[in-house]
Amino acid sequence: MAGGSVFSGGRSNRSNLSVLVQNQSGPCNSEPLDRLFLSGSSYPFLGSRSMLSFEDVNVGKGTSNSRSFFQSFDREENGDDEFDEYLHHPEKKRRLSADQVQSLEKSFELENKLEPERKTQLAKDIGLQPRQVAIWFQNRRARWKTKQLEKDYEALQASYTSLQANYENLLKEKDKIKAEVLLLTEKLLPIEKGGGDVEQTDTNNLQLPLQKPPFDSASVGEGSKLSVVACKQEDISSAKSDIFDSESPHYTDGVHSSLLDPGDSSYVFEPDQSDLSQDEEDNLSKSLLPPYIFAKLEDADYSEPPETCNFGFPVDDHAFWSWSY
DNA sequence: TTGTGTTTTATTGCCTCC
DNA sequence: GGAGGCAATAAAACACAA
Repeated sequence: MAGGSVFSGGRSNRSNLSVLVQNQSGPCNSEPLDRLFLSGSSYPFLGSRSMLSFEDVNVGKGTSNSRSFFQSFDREENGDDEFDEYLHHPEKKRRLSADQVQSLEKSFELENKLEPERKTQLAKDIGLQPRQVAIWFQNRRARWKTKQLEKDYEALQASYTSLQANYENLLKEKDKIKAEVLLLTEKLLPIEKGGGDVEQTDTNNLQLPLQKPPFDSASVGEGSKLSVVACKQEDISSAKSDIFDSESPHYTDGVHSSLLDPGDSSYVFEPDQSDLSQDEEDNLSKSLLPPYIFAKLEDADYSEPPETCNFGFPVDDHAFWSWSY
């Protein structure tokens, strides 16, 4: 212990002190103990006085003033009789007085570590052994650290709660925007499907082509592919609105399937493009994607994100795929 | 008064620094 | 290798409900 060195100049004596004092069962006749207790210094080592019990001294609760005992003891001559007498008392810890603790606290606020000079001076001022002061600072630092950890934990928890609330708000906002996009898309659908015949056709029937493909869907297979093929054949790409401009990053790479669910291949339109050049792929995408998206928008259930979008998070991670809107 | 949980004082062993 | 710090722990002192 750090304080041990104050009295006898060495860490190894730290344990010796306690052994010597605690094992006292007779006169103080050991050479090391004599040296420690009867030194000629102005602030002699007082042994573990603070740990010893004196029935007649400050046995009150919490307010016990060990200092008064120390001081009175110091004023006396440390005669052998009294010395021997107190050594025979059973060992007991003694709490520091309120004044002592206050002084220690003040000192701790200034600097939570003790230089040897400061320790000695403080000990002298409040009537404690330097070792006790060192121990008090040691324990005080441990308490401070514990409280600091608690504070840090609370701060982190608050931060997490705040972030979580913010995240949930963003999810709600995203859902709202998504619904608006869907609504707008549905409104645009008749215009898209109407193409050049719009002016000749009853506008009330603009959605019919998509709702009722001009061929038997059963002969084609999956509805999504069917829609793609149908749209391609109709070549309605010229009727695309600006919303579905092929320059939009949303449509440049396999598109909405990856936007909706990058991990769900069932959403990906995968014609056998292995034989296509990059240009052909691009052209195909440009001509097919918007209608495909229309079809998928009809097919997909956007009330819930694809399950594979969770990425292991407990909360549906809508953000990843929805931000593409 | 007593049992129990908490706080405070002190010890011990290990570690780092010089 | 000594000095000093820290974590873990012991144990006394204290607080408090039953």
